[in-house]
Amino acid sequence: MHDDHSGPDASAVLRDAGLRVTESRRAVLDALGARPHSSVDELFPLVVERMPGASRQSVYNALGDFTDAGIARRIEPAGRAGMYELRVGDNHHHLVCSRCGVVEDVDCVVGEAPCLTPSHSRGFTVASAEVTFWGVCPACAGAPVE
Amino acid sequence: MHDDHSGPDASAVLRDAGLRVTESRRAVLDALGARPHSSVDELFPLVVERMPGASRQSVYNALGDFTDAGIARRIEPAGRAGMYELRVGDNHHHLVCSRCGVVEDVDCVVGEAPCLTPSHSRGFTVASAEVTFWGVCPACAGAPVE
DNA sequence: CTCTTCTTTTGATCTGATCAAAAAAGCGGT
DNA sequence: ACCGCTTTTTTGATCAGATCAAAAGAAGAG
Repeated sequence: MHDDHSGPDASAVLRDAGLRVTESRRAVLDALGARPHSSVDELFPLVVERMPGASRQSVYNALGDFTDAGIARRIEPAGRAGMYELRVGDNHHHLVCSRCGVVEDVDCVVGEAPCLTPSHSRGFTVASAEVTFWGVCPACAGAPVE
Repeated sequence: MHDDHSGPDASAVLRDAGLRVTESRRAVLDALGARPHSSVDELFPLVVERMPGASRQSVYNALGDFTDAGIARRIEPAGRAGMYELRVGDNHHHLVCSRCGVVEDVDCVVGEAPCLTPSHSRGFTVASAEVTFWGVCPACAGAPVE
């Protein structure tokens, strides 16, 4: 049939996360599964395509709820709108194209997970480390300078 | 003596950077020197104190010009307003308190400068790596949970 | 001192995001 | 299958941070 894991799958994910299963949330979850690293503006059209009456606010709501429930992660590269992804739990990082803004996952920097020694520094109790690599993606590197 | 390099010093920095020396820029530069990791909202009152007629826009202008000229660096922790600092050139990173927002510099993560192997990844030409540590500062750790 | 160029001011505008109240829908209990 | 409580969604206002643009003002080369 199709390989997007729509349908009952999304419902299960929501239920397991303790969230009520609504068509709106299922639509957002599926859209995000299909297009990781998307912003509200990118997701909204996909949601509307499937749910003509949907509001942009409902996408904000769903993404906020997903993040709070731990089934989505929000990233916010400097100067960019917030983006979301469903890959949570593994502490991966991101590679952002400074021209077109496309984002790719980077598994980890120096081999293993504790690549960035989140320990004590300057008296801070460090909880997490966020790494963003800035560069130029292959497509932009090949394209003429705008 | 004093360690804020106000006065003629700021003028020299501006001139050397190829920027016209104006009272507004000198005020912003001195304010930023006195309070690194400040946002426009934090810097503006300091600038106004010395230059009663100053506009907030002039602070945005100056900081943008400093950044373009390479004498300041802008950082933007997720969900925070943009902040500026005069330490440029050394690729240092930041430690941000997730409660109060205070920022501290972190010299480098894994010992030496190329701590984050900015090389090729997924076809990207990586230009820089930005690391943000999130944690709780000593002051907030000691304070009651709000 | 004059003239050109760059800055500053002023005020509008923009994006991304949040807040709040009323209407609508989910779902547990019966 | 229905009821009723609770959560969600919608709608529309509001906010923060930042940017844009035109007119007025200052810097500095000659």
